[in-house]
Amino acid sequence: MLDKTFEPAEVEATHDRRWEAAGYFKPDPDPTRPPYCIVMPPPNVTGSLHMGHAVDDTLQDTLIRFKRMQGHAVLWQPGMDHAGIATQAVVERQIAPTTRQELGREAFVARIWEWKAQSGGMISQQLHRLGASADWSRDRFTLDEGVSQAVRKVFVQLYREGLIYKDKRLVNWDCQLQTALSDLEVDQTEVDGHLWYLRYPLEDQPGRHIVVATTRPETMLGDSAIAVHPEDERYRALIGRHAVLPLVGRRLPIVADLYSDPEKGSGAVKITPAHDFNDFEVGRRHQLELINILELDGRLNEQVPAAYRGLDRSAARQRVLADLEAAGLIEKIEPIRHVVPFSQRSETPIEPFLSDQWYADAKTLAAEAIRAVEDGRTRFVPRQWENVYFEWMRNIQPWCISRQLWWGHQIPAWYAPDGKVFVALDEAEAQAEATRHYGHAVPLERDPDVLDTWFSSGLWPFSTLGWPEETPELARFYPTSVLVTGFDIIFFWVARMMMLGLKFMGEVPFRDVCIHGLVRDERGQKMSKSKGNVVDPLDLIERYGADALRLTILASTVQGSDIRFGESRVEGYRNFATKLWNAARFCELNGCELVAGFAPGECREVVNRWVLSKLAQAAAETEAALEAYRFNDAAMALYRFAWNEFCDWYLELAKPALAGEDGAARAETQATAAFVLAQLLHLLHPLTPFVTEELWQRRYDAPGGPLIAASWPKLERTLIAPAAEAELDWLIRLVSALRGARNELGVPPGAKLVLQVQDAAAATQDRLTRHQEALGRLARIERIELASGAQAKGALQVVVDEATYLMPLADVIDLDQERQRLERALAKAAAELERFDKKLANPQFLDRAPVEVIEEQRARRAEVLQAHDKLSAALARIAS
RNA sequence: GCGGGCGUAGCUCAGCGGUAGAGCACGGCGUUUACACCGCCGGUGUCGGAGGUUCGAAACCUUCCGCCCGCACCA
Repeated sequence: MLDKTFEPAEVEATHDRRWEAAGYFKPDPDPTRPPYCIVMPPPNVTGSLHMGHAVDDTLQDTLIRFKRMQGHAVLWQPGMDHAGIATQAVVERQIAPTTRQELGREAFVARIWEWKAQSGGMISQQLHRLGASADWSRDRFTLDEGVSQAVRKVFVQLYREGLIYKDKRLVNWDCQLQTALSDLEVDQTEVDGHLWYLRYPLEDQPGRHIVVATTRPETMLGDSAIAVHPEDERYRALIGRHAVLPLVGRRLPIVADLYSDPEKGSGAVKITPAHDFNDFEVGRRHQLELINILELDGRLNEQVPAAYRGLDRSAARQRVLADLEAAGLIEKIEPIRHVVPFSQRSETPIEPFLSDQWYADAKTLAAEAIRAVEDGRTRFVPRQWENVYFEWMRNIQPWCISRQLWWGHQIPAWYAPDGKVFVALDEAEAQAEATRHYGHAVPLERDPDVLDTWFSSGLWPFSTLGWPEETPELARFYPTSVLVTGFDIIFFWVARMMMLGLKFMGEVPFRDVCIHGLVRDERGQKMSKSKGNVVDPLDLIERYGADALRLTILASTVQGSDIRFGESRVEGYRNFATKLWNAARFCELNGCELVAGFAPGECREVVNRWVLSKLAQAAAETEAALEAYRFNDAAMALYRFAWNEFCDWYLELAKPALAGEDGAARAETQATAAFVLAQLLHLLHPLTPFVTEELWQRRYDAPGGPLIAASWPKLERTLIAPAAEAELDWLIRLVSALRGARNELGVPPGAKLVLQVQDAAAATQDRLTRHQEALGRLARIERIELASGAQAKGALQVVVDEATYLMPLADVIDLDQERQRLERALAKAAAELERFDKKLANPQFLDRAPVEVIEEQRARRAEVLQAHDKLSAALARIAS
């Protein structure tokens, strides 16, 4: 027999192991099954499970289990990402104070692999705890040979087509990690700073100067011009003349350029083409000298006067300011709040830095990726994210794909001694090309840099399926069905997969992109370690069970908004699992077993027809919601059905039949209860796999195998039974009304009352007879009498539809209180009646509203009027 | 500056043209052969403000107010 409560910890691991061992996580090989595929956004290989993963993977697993039950051949492709910068940074910290340069590349990379071996893959184990039914046998890692081969092939082909090229441009340089970053890895952060107004003496005009303003005074050492607006009267006369750069002595031409904004600063702006993105463009327009003053680590190089060489950029700033001050060249200093770019990784300020890097021609690649969303080959859910995607894609910049790291895919480019580059799949091929080019062999040196991690992630939907091999999986599962991810990843990943998928597969990587929000804490704050408000999903799983966590996530996942996560909700859904468990326990205790050949459409008992009708509706709702990625609607539909309909009413109402003498009714009810519970377990399985599987196997001995492999319920629409619903709805209303009245009047809960019924229609009298037992038990009614005359002075009176129900209480009842209760009800009815009357008296309403609406309002008015009159009568009786 | 989102019960949020809802919290009561991780009962809302469209607006439009998030922007 089932225990009183469900203990998730005892069964979760077992089911997970059995499911996987039995091969249910692998796609069904049957070629007639339609394919369904999701590639899991690869988490960082050395990371651990956080709420973001829990959300993302719960949604995916729910879809995967749903589609699997629907009969698709399902592949959920898992994998992990090498997370270049993050992982390398972790290991660099581990070996400190030794630097990676001291260790050497080979030894350092070996250290990272060690770290990966040690901490890598932990997240896969943690995903198992969540119930993630991915095909773990196909687990991939971005640095696996197969995936790496795909990366090389893509690089080579794009290079040969001119879509990858090397260029000397300004990049976002992280001085601490000493690598270039893409625009996306830079955070623009508002900080308090200063605006220094500097005087640059004018050449040949002793005592005169031009004032420029800057927030980064140290960069003046790299200035090569001053720009003014061509129409700025203040400076017009100076155009074409020169100033002298203080501390350095360089001549700076004063040029006219529209970039200069007369409103900003002094209106004249210093131009440092090698250290500012805008200045770079100005420099290009005026053929200005590019003076790089920084070393890779942010210290000043030999391009600056000796006094500043070797100083760190912040020390250099102080020194420059002090020297300018001493020379009387600082006009004024204004405090300013401005935006400074910071590296997401090292959290240090980014320096625009001139260097040779590899770029992908994102603009060209983006064209097709934009079109694919425009014409609906790929669809975002919710739709509004398409605008974000378009906005970014249409303004896309060249994508800097090289990183000065050692952990990642080394760029397949080799240099000859004269600097000529040979891009090839491997060294032998490069060598052959070089030999062909020079007519003899030359020593080649490989480019030391690696590729941006997102470059390999961008290939994920096809590289994991075996590309460039033409594998059966690739043929079967590409394009994948849906990508599920957070909106913060649209640019990083979705965009890149779209570009590269279309380019190399000629087809979009996924049909749908399901975008969900970020997890926040109860107060709406982003979860972060520094705020100390992180919730650990594993901790929640341990305390409440994976099902409870999953249901909480699903019920909170509303399209288009963030998820505020409160622990009390997890507790609530843990309670739901227990409730379900106990419903199953009740069924067990009452001999509700599945009956082979049970035909739900042939049930005769109204209660059974009612619950089947509700079940069919809940199933339809759930299915529609899951198909549309409305996870919260699916969760709520099932929660409501299971708790408020199945448990609260059906099981209560089924009790007499289950314990009764009528063998046929009992058998039908037992079979129905078992059937409904079994169907409910099926419907819930994608959401809460563990408790449903456990109950399925414990209770039904798993006919036909485990629930994970069962078929999704197909319930006939003919099960929807309006007459049964009307009857039971009436019963529920009556019981609730009787309970409410008793409670309000403080009738002792145990007191059994007589129910006198007045004005009941024949149909109602029938119903009363049919549900006599239920009324007795649920509303504590001793017996029902059909009464005609008004005889109830000390009686409670309740109006439901056309009938009035009186419960004589003799002297127990407080007449005054009862009068007040009835008056409140009457007032409410009167107010409602007035609203309807007003509406129905409005000629315009009658003229313009649809007939159905008018009819509906009339019908409702009639109902309210009836209630109103009955309540008046009840009051009159009590007063007499 | 450009774009997007959100303001509904004490809290977290559904609802998005035709009777204002759920969960949690709160209060009262616990009788009913599954469940106290439970049952029953209960209250509260100028649906952010103001206009407009409509027979009818929480919902659609305009505008304002208040929060939030992207993107752009180191003079």
